[in-house]
Amino acid sequence: MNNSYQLRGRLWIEGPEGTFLGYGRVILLERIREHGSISAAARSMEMSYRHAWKLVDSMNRQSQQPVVEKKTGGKGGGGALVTESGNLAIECFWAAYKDYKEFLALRTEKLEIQASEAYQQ
Amino acid sequence: MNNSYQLRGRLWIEGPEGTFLGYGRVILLERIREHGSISAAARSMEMSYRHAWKLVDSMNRQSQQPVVEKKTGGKGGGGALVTESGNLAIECFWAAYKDYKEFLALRTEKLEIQASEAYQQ
DNA sequence: TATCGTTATATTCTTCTATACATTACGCTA
DNA sequence: TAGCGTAATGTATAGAAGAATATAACGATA
Repeated sequence: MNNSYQLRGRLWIEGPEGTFLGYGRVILLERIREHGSISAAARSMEMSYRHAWKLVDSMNRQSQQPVVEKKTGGKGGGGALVTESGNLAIECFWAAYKDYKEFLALRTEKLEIQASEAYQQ
Repeated sequence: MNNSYQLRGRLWIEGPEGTFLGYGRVILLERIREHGSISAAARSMEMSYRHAWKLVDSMNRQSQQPVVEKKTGGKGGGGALVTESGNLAIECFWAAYKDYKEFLALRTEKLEIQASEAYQQ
């Protein structure tokens, strides 16, 4: 049945201080893994360094093992790398996210209301 | 396995203009049904009348049949009531919401990461 | 020792959302 | 016809989140 409504949602993994992992945070981790630094990762996704740093700090505080190891100063000024624990966290989130997307798609098919005709094509 | 992490999320029904129904909107509809006016409903949930009115307007615009019928002036100054279409929308949302909560709870059990020991009890 | 790009951190500016406030329109009722 | 509480609508205000800006600390390297 043609229906212009659909279920949407946001998903995150809640930790002791609030959000531990969400879509944006996981993308950030992947960019850090790719670029080798928080600042390059932030630039690549047009996020302020300040914000990126805070997110990484929040994730590290809430994880048994740090998800990102940082090095200040030295060759290249320093840098950051995603730990094994961080890689597992990324994997864990995407696995849940995949199931989540699937749930939303399937459940959308079961919606029993119709949007305004003004918007129907 | 003891795990202080859990999946959380937000759910809404997306319409042609963005959000059609969400948790707050459905509560608002129920309050309107209960109190018989937008203003009383807004007061009861400490929401500004302006905001409540806009939400109702947004829902009505996106629905084939209005979800709320409004009466201006007259006995008691007027009022608002939830239509049959509105009642169906409420029901539809809660049904999806229930499945959603169930999904999150079940999927949380399958999470394979652990929060920081600092937070474990 | 000077340089470099990074991490780390404080402060200010923007932007968005919702509230607060104010005013008009409305229509039944006394 | 005046009063009532609502719908309807515009404008101003407040708070929060994030961006923008600025500066210091760091440590390998030339």
